[in-house]
Amino acid sequence: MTEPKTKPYHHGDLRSALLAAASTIIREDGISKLSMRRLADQVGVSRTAPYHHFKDKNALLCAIAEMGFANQDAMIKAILERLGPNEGKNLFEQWVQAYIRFAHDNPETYDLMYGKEIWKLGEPTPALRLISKNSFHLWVDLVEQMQRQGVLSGNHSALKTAQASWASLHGLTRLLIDGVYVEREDLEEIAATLVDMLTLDTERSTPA
Amino acid sequence: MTEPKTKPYHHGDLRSALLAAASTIIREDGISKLSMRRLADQVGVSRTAPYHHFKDKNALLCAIAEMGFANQDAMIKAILERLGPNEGKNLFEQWVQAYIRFAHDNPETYDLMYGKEIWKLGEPTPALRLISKNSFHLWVDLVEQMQRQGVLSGNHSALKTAQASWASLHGLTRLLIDGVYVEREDLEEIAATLVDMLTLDTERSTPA
DNA sequence: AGCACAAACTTGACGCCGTCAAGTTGGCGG
DNA sequence: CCGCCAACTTGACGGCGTCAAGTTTGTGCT
Repeated sequence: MTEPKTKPYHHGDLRSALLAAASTIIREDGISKLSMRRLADQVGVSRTAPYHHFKDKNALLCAIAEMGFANQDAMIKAILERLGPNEGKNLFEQWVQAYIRFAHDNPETYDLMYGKEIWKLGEPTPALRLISKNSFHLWVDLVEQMQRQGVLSGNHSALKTAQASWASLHGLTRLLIDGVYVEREDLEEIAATLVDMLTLDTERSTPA
Repeated sequence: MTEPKTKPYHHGDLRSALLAAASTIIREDGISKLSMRRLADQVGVSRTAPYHHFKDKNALLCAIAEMGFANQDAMIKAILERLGPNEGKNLFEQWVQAYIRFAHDNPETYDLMYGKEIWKLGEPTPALRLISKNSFHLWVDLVEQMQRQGVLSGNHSALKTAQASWASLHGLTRLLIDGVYVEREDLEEIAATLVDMLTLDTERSTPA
């Protein structure tokens, strides 16, 4: 996605440099502080130079979100490989934990990936649509597997179950990154509660 | 909150007029189209006049969010009264449905109430903090009641259970208003799935 | 009644923003 | 060696939030 396929003329792969600088700005100061002008300035080009590599700001944001999905998917795949395919509820817990950690470590990227900036106010690029869809299907597959293992209820289709459970997790995540209510320290506990509520009780019951 | 306690001098309760105009703009064009200048223009005053009634844009947004909480609370209280206090799972379903409808009918207000604009980027006013906290406690009370009725698990504290379940609902709601994934038509079905997953199976549950 | 005071409001300005239009530079294929 | 065209620059426009300084106008005190 970011290969220097057509060699640069004046700058030296400005496109990559822009994406890198944008990531840094986003990480350090947040999306709200990312402007095309500041970005260009950071990289050392004039304010409209970026427009030769991205149609507009929305396209730039989509490209960053794409990278976010790629990273998130890689992270999840790493977890799956480490755990193996048959770990049941433990898999779910690990996944939730990893998901929240990703959002915690990359809050602004997460916001871009799943927020209204692109999806409602802007227009997701076809490439972004595709990778986000594929990313979600990873989750659907996992849910299907957990349903087969009796970790999640089979009362509803894998798709609906995946949508509902992912929405839950997303809600928790958003509370964290939006700064609403939830304290960081409470979060893991709430996540654990959520997992408990979503998964089927096998034989365990903790007296309260 | 919007009483004309100090009679207007030049305009005629500009504060109220601003809030009303802001609500209209938000409803018709979205928060992203709401600017202090446009707002002033709409009401027919100069661009800085609003600053005599709101410290800055953040304060204006907080005031709108406050009104949103008041409306939402009123809506919920209406449901509670119509159903009576002992309706069990039906109460939960009604509540979820009403919650989503509120968000669907007032997506931009919802975003303001629970989004990062105020909570992360801005600074919630003390009044907003208070009303949002009270609003959430309404939910905690309801959860406690549902736990007593065996609709929700009592394995975790009412607070944690309320946080987890509300986060789930919030996640679903956000997907709707942020334009991510979910189709409007699927939403009710997903909501039903979510309620199913969160509540205890009826046959198995008695107030323990 | 007259007047000082303060609240409400206006105009001007600053430094940001996204992006369009028109010009300039410079590497590469012919 | 030259023309083409992509990469890049400068200038401009209309928008934004908000600060500073000035003007209008209702109110309370004497």
